[in-house]
Amino acid sequence: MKPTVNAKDVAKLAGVSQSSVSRVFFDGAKVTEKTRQKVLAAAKELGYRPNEYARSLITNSSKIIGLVMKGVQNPFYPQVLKQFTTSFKKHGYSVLFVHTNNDEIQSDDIDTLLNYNVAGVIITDASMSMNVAEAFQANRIPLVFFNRKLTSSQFHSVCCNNLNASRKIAEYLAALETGEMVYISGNEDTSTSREREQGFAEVLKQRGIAYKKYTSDFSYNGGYETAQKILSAGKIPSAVFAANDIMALGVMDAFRKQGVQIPEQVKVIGFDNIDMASWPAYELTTWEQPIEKMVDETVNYLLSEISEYTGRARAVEVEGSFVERKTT
Amino acid sequence: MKPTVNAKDVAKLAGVSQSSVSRVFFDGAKVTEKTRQKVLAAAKELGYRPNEYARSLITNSSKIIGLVMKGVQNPFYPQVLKQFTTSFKKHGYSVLFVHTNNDEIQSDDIDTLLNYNVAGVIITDASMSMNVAEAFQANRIPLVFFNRKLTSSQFHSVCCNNLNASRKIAEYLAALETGEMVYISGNEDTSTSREREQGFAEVLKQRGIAYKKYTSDFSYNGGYETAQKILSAGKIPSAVFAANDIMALGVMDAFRKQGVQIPEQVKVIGFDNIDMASWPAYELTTWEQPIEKMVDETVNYLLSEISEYTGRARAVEVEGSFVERKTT
DNA sequence: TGATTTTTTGCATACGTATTCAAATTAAGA
DNA sequence: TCTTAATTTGAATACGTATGCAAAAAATCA
Repeated sequence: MKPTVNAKDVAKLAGVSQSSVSRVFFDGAKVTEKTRQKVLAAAKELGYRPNEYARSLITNSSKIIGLVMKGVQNPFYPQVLKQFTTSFKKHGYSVLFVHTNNDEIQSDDIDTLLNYNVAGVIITDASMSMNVAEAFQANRIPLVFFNRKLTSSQFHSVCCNNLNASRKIAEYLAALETGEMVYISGNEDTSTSREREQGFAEVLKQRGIAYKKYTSDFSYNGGYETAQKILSAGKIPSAVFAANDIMALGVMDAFRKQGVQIPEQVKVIGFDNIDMASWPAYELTTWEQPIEKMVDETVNYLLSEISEYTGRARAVEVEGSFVERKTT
Repeated sequence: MKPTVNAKDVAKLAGVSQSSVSRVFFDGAKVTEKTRQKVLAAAKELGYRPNEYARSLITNSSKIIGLVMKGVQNPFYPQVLKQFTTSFKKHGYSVLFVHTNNDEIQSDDIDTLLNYNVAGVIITDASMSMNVAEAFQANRIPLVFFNRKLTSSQFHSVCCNNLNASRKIAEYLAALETGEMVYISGNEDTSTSREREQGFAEVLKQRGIAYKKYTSDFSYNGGYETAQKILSAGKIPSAVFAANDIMALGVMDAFRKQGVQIPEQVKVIGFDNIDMASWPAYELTTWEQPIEKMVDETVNYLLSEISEYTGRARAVEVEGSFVERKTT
């Protein structure tokens, strides 16, 4: 009893050589229509499917994309995961999912990715020490930081245009209020958090509006606790800009619990436009990150680097859009 | 220039045979401590890592688990994904993530899993036609339905004890109210939805309490719209039991929008105990699904079937627990 | 120490595919 | 129809690892 049927078996049944079978199943190889039909018929009869491991071994390449993710609690990321998976499927790639608990990717995760000789790597919501990222470069494996940017510009990244977005948000708020505002950052070592503050601060300064910064962690509870701190500091700010939606929701709930009226007493703005932002319980004004465009950018870059590695890196910025709801 | 360093290179440097190198990196093989050290030193110097594809090819097995998922919008599932990934990592397995849009898994997704000769498969929040599931059995690939159960008992499944849970919920509600209640189902073809109704109906009937059933789809919007239908039907039910939390949240928001007081006018109960259920904006009474236990059960079953395939299938039921909050 | 058993090592081979190169077939040209 | 060019096919090989088997080494026993 032979469990797996291989190309040779198909070849025998079809009356051709193993090479021909291989050529039928390998895109871009030349075969006569006649033999193709014979092979396909035989393959179907035997239930043949090419062994992906033998393929990867001989071609020294794989059809697997490594996707590293941390914040599955933030609904933004499952959404991203879904889009990546469906998009790559269209192009014949599968997704190896790697979850990291730490901010920084563990070296054993890297090992996994290298052992599987992944065709490309996407890192979302996590950072990575420089020398680890260089390990991928050394192996000529294209790498994209998604929604994160490294200070060093030698790595490719795809983000929303945070600077522009936060400027627009500040301008919008400045047109409504002039009292002291609050910015709630996420984890301070993230580019997203820093950039969103930068644009916000820039415009407010220009308009002569003060703001106070609170540091949090991109989580609902973080937002909730920060809002409590804000209230216990005594003065209710005219507006709060949270670095992402999920924190903004926490902020709203904490304010409401204390009877603070939104938007009458304080305006709240988030970032991402996750599903929940549109829920009637929140109706959060926010900035929409164009996930689809960002994913497309990432996929296209990876595919082009996979087909021909250049190592050329760029910080891609995609424009998002303002979504006005009931919290402002 | 040779890009990849292989076992032979290491062997040469260490002054041993390729077989010995292989044995050092293969768990359960015998090597002297002395040669092990020599090999490890050489491997480190050269930056050697075993080629996973060659391994899989020769052993005709892989260290990959296929995880098929549909509802990434429901926060319950990202949580599940995270737990599976971390748990399998501990055991040396990686997760190939497959997202399916349809209720039923596509055959090309199956092909992907079979091409990669996955060591095991987990299917969450999606069903699968019988003959497809049989394809896995034919290849002796262990398969688990997670949080779903097929009518046919020839497949392994891991669920929360839905019957018991929904009975307890009904008893709890019956002790508080006697007016007509509502059950909101998810997609009707899911075992979870059916079982949760069954236990609920059983107890209510016994207590002489009427209930009306609305069919929805496990989504927030579905819950929201259903609540609107309930209200437009005229009479406010004494209690609503939604087949999952995310629908319950939609129900709450719809009720509130219409000024219906929870829990004074209507009580609401969900199922899952997702993070959001505990948010101050909701404080939803619900039933907690013990994700960790369910994941452990699944992982243990798969690992044991991987090490020795028996094909023996069972419908495992894990006990959850009632979480009382402010909506009842 | 010498004989015998146990353990470790190396050699050779197999896994299933892609691909080079020469042979064979087909197509084109006259 | 015959020659020549172009295309398709098949045979052989390589990818990097695990493993059966025999040889070598080490350990055990007397």
